[in-house]
Amino acid sequence: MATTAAPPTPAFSPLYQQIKALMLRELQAGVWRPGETIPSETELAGRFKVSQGTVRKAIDELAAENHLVRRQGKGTFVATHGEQQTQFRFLRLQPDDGVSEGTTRRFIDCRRLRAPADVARALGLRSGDAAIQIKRVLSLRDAPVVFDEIWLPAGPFKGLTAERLSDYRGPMYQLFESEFGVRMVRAEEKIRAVAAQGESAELLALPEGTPLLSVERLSLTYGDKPVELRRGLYHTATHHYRNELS
Amino acid sequence: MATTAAPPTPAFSPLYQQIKALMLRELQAGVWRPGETIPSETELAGRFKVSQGTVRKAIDELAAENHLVRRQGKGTFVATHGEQQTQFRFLRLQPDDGVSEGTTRRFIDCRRLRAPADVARALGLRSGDAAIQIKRVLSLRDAPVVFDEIWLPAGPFKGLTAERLSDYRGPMYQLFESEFGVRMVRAEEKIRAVAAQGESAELLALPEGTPLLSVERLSLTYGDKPVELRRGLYHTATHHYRNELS
DNA sequence: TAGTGGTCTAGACCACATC
DNA sequence: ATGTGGTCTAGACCACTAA
Repeated sequence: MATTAAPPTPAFSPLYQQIKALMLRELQAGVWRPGETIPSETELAGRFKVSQGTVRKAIDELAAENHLVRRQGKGTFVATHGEQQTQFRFLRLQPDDGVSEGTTRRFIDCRRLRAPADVARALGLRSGDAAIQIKRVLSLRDAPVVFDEIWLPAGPFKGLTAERLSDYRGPMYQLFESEFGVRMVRAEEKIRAVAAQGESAELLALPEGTPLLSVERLSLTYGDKPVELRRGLYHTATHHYRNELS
Repeated sequence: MATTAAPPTPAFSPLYQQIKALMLRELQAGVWRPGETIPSETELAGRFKVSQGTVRKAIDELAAENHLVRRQGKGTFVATHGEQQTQFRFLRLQPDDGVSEGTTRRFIDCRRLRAPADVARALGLRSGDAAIQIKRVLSLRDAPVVFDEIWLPAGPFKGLTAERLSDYRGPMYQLFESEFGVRMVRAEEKIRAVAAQGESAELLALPEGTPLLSVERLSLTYGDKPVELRRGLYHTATHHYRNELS
């Protein structure tokens, strides 16, 4: 029997999904900027020629994906990494007892380099393209706990210097948003246990061989485009990485 | 001015939240059992004397929280740990390359003991209450990769033996559902890096001092009641713990 | 063909924030 | 008082599944 391959489904797409895609374009294009409000539901309904309920469902999903934040009576806002709630949204390390206190950052290094092959692959660059490498140490109770090596594509982050990093008050991702228009939407982490050695042992003031948590984070912006590779080493004697499963 | 403390908000609760609470009760009471379908939206609407849309919103949230699974054209089902999709929903370890292959389990031990103080505290037992301790090793490519020590309250799991564990085909959490009526709804994990030693080094066939991922999982059932404390040690030379941030 | 969930609409009303 | 998001309803119609 000659069966012709059925077309891969004529792609039925609900109206609210189309609206959602249009709204994502506004976000990606920077028309709606982090922290600002977007037009009201009724206005969007008029603009897109659909009912308010349909706009509402689109916004519901965008809010569930952390793109937008609803605030009753005030409006719907573009999510940002600068808010209190989401201050360290991506940092899952926390002290074994109570809540974290004074976090201090110390930038060790910030230089422009050719991206090594593995970094280039992760960031979707061509091998040899320019990239920015940042090294820093986070201390959580006057004791160094995190050593991060951060790689960024040089293009979108042109002009990033050690000074701007250390001068900036607030989360690094907020600086990326406001100064470079790059918003981290989500991230994937690969976690391992490794032994401290060389630079990491020295900067965290630990004997070589101390077990450390290795956290490799790939951060993505709109359209799942990778824009940051972060290799963190966490000392977990008095802190732990917290995760929720559901 | 004598200001009397305002009552802490008279607890306004939307209708759909009340419906949701009622439905959660059915789930908790075991009236609706894992894998089965629940009544259709229209029937529930009639039963609760609300519109279908209101029932729908309640189900939406229960589905988002992994209590229910919708299947268009078929019905709405109580979520279970036995399905293909959610086979190892709570195991985040995966091989560095492709997808996992043959997973083999080996049960080392299963005994009834008095719960140590820390275990009792985590499980909400009184110190000295009976608990079941299980030890097992997971091998992922013929190589041992995970060593688990599992603690369960003896009450709900009365009659659990090493035989029933090794004889059962399928995920352990499915056995807990079908044989003991205990469904894990969500879990919290605390992750650290530690050094292999003694029993763990031996069972994972590693030299002492090898860095291992320590994953302490507290699993909760309905009403956030803790029902399992699991201490896992993962060898992460060829595997990693994967996490999504958003 | 009948039953289920999924989409879309239009309108009424409530809760919250601001002026 | 006004505008925003949040709830609730009733009804029409679509997409999927199974008998």
